[in-house]
Amino acid sequence: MVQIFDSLAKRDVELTTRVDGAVSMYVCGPTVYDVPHVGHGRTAVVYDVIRRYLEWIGNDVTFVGNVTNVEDKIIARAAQEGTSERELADRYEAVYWAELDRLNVGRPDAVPRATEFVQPMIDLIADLVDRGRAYVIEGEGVYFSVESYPGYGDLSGRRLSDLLEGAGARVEVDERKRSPVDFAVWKAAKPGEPDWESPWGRGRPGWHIECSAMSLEILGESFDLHGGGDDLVFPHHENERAQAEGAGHAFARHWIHSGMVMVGGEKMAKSTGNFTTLGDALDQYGPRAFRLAVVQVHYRSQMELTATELGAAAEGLLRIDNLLRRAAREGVPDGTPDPGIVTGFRAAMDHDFGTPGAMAAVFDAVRRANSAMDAGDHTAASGFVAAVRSLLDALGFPSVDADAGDDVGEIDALVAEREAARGSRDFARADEIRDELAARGITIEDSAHGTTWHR
RNA sequence: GGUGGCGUAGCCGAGUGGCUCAGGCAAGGGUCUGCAAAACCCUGGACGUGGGUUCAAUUCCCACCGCCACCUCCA
Repeated sequence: MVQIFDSLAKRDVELTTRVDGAVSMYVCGPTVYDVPHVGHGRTAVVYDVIRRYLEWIGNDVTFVGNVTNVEDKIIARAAQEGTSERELADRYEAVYWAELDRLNVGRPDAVPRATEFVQPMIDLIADLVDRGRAYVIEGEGVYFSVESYPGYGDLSGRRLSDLLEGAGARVEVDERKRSPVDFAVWKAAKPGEPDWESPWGRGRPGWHIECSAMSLEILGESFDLHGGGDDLVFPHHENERAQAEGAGHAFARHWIHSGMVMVGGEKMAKSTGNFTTLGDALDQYGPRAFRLAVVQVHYRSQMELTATELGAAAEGLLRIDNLLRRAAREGVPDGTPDPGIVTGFRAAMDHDFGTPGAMAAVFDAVRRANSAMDAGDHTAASGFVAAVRSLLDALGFPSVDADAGDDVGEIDALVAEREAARGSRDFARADEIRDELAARGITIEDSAHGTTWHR
């Protein structure tokens, strides 16, 4: 039984699904107008781990991750670059998936794009208008009437009275809106912007309608789990839910939200410029260290994800990799994952995807595997090594890359030469070779079972 | 101003009303090794401040201080 912290219930609840043994989930993806930064990477890893774990414990998971490809910033950026919105969005979406591939984030089962679902959005808007929950302002578009939907504010914990107080003070309000908090579901066409035909004239969808329409279209009524970054709770998810339920649909059963990446105590954001691109972080520390850094923090917490954290994660990862190399070198047989370790792992994960505790179980297995090998007990070691392999796989860590490269043969030859020198107790020559390799970033490890190296 | 959250050892970061306990990184001391590296063992140090509840609080309650997020597009 998996307990999750449900953002709507605002407490831990049992994850109940529409169909036993199956989980349908929808996670809000990025607006593709620029390259992804490490915050996008964190969110992607978080939901990848959740998806994999739900599958690992035997569920059939349908994972939908959308991409927003029509939006103000895309339009602005395309105009600036003198290209089409379509070309710009396609280009940055390709970068996004390429980086996630490096991270070993599984591709969603479906990737709906806003421009491909305009008709379902129009249908949904028409339902809202029919039910009196949305209304037309000539020349402007169609607006959702917040006060017509009683549940408004439940997800984000906001009261309508507070919202009304805040609105209007901030930006000038169109006098034709029934309430200052009403928001556009359909925006009338403007010159130079992409638009579509609709019952309310040409225009484009409003900010939040795409996710309401696409999630219902693909996953259907009352799908199980809706996720995203916690900066989307308001207004995006609140509005998304209001539109879907306002049109008479049963919407997501559970909501989960992941924490933001911070830089020096401030949220990482494109607008503040305090971001590191995901590509740079992966180039420097590697995708596995990135994944480790992410899972060592609970998904709902804010986290720093800079050189300090990534560097520490890279060191921790090395400890794991050293074990796996050692087990291979010493010929530890395949075994069944140690039940005690697996139980600890599952207990941590079952409680709101407690990946830090899950990693503690993995590191415990690492220590015990090494201890068993130190004692020469390969049978005992095999269960712990198997647990490490199995649990890392469950968390989406790709297996250790073999030390590849053009110079492998040359390095092997040097290592062999050093072995020979050591054999004849010519330690000066042996150390010379080791220094030479160290200068090339290669670490030598001697053991009773021979010498190995890694980069 | 409104709403929500956080403050744990050098750093990152879980967790719990009392039991030797997270875990990772770093530091110190050992074992092993030709020397290293790796590994294992040991060590130190924690729960923002002030009250309260309790036999017992880091854990519950209150106040205060500090920090953050959302309230506008945002993973």
